[in-house]
Amino acid sequence: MEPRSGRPAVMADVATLAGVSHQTVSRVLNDHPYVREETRAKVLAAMAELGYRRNLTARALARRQSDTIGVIAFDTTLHGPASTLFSLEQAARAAGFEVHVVTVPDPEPQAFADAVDRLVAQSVCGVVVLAPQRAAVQVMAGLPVDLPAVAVEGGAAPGVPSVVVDQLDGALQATRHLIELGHTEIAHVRGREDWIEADARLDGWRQAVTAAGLTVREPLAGDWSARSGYDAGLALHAQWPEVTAVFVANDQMALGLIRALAEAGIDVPGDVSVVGFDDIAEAGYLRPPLTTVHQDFAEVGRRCVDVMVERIAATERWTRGQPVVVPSRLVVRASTAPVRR
Amino acid sequence: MEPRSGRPAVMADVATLAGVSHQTVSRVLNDHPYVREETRAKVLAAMAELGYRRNLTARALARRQSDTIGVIAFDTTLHGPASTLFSLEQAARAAGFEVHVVTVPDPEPQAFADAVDRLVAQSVCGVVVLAPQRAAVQVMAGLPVDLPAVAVEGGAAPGVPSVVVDQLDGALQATRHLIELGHTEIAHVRGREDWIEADARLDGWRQAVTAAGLTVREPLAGDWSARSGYDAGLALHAQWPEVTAVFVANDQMALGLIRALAEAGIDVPGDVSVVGFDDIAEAGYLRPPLTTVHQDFAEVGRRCVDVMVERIAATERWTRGQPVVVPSRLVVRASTAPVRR
DNA sequence: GCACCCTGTGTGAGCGCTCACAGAAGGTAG
DNA sequence: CTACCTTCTGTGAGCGCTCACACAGGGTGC
Repeated sequence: MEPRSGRPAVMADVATLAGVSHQTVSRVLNDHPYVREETRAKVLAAMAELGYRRNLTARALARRQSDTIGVIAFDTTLHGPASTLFSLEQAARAAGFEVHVVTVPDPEPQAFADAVDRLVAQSVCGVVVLAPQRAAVQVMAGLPVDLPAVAVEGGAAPGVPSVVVDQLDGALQATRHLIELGHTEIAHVRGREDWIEADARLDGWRQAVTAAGLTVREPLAGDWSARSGYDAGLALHAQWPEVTAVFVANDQMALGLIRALAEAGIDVPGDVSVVGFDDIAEAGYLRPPLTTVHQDFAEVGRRCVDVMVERIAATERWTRGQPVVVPSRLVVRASTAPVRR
Repeated sequence: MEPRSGRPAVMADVATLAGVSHQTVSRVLNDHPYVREETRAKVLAAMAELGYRRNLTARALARRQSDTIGVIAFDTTLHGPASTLFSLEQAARAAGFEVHVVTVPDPEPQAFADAVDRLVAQSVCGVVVLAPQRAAVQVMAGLPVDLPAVAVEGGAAPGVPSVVVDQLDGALQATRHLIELGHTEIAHVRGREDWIEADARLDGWRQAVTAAGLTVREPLAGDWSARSGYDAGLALHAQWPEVTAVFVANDQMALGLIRALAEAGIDVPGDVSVVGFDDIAEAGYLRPPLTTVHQDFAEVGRRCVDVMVERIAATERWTRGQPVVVPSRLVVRASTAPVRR
């Protein structure tokens, strides 16, 4: 089946068997229009007979381009990045690209730089940075200028397009929902210090609270983990017993906070209403089912590929400043209720 | 800084600048022992000056090997696969390998075959199959014979080494824990039908229950989702009110089940004890904190790379039948309690 | 008749690297 | 002195593909 004694067949083998030149084989492979139907059939038959597989490494070398999108991600264990990555990969494949993911264990500039180096060495034709931290912004700025890049949830580095979920609007919706329920003492548990999303959610909460003329309290610290939400719940109970509603920057923390309140004998939503953010798969099955802000990560992944493909095709540098914004949506479940008089 | 007018520097440029041959540059790059220290320094200086980056595509073509490990995964959104992948990637990098992940949206044989094709086309030097479904076993069997492969949580295909978490033992520990608490009516909510892990956990439960001489009920159906756990909780309440303990095949379902029981006025662990599996990050902060079986996915990822590196280095085919087993560990929290008399 | 296009095919030269080999310089052994 | 090993360096030929180009044959226009 394979002429060169065991070694996989290459283009030259196919060409010989089909009685054409290697270039014609290449044309068939690349759907070049100027190939006679008869010739194409012969080549295809030869390929099938030899079990030929195109060597993408050689192709990438010759073309000096690999049809691969590089992705730099921070913690792919988290719900958001994992979901985005998942849909991004499918979308990229549909668009004819491979995806090469590099995870960076710690958000240090040096580690990011190494990741970029590794991707460049692989001749990726574009880089998606899926690292929603401040530190990532610097990296974007340090990217080779001729390498198409897209930031996801990242800060807008000059010259780099971005795809973001409308965090601010999500936070506004969440907080307004609490205000509409009559709450006047609304606390916030924020996300990790160095995360851009944490700031956007904080801002949304602050804007809504300010607009309603309510007290803007110092936000409680959090690091996205359930444990930090639990700690925040404890702190909340101790410091501000008058608070009747909390907007928590993600669902994991919300769940920890609810647990802390429950231990203190405070009922959610009876005594305190809680809104989360992310709409993790379990949100609807927690006790109580969590009112939260849904983020369409699948859409983020898809849009990301759209933008990247556009960037790769474009010849001029990207100059427009508008990020692609994916809307977020408040999902009202049972962790929020009208304020108790 | 770059001599060839804008184009990135290549090995020949470095060689010229350093006044040596391209081969000497290659030797420096590959840490060949026979290079004079002085020469090495000259080459290194030239590289730094030109901002040289080695082209891995060309290297892969010449070596006919890419130092890349391919991974075929099913749903990287799930906790287990995501965690495994994360640590696998770090471990692979530490061992000098790149990782190329291909996700397969549906567990169809054809899709798996395509994934393998894509990885082979990339000249990966090994494939890790991270698809714990039955369907994956067939794929393993269909892999090119000379391509090193490692199965994770997969069925043992002949000739393919595997790394698994000790699911059976975890299930045994969980069920015995319930038995030791005095429970005699112990139900099980199983995982997805086509998943190997679901069967292993089911077996563990069945063995423990049988060994204790207790009733082996028909396991309740589940698909890993919180929703299916909720449904199972409803069914449990309706069908078997006498049940006082449930071993649920994962934490998401456990949480859904607890919610269903709570709605029916059944207290966990007061009336019914519940044990989950996975030990997701939130497990300790649910209401009640979930007793569950911890799986060390990070270790799985690491061991996976170990085995793969060994396979790649080995010349003969792998014949031993013993999988690498990563132990699991029961974490007792507050969702289990002695049976109520 | 020549010029020109469109279609279909082949030729050769790379892409940037590694491999196998050759060879030079110096040391030690017989 | 020749032989031979060790250390260090250079030469040339690929790896399997695509690119730029050449060219053959046929149709159309004038």
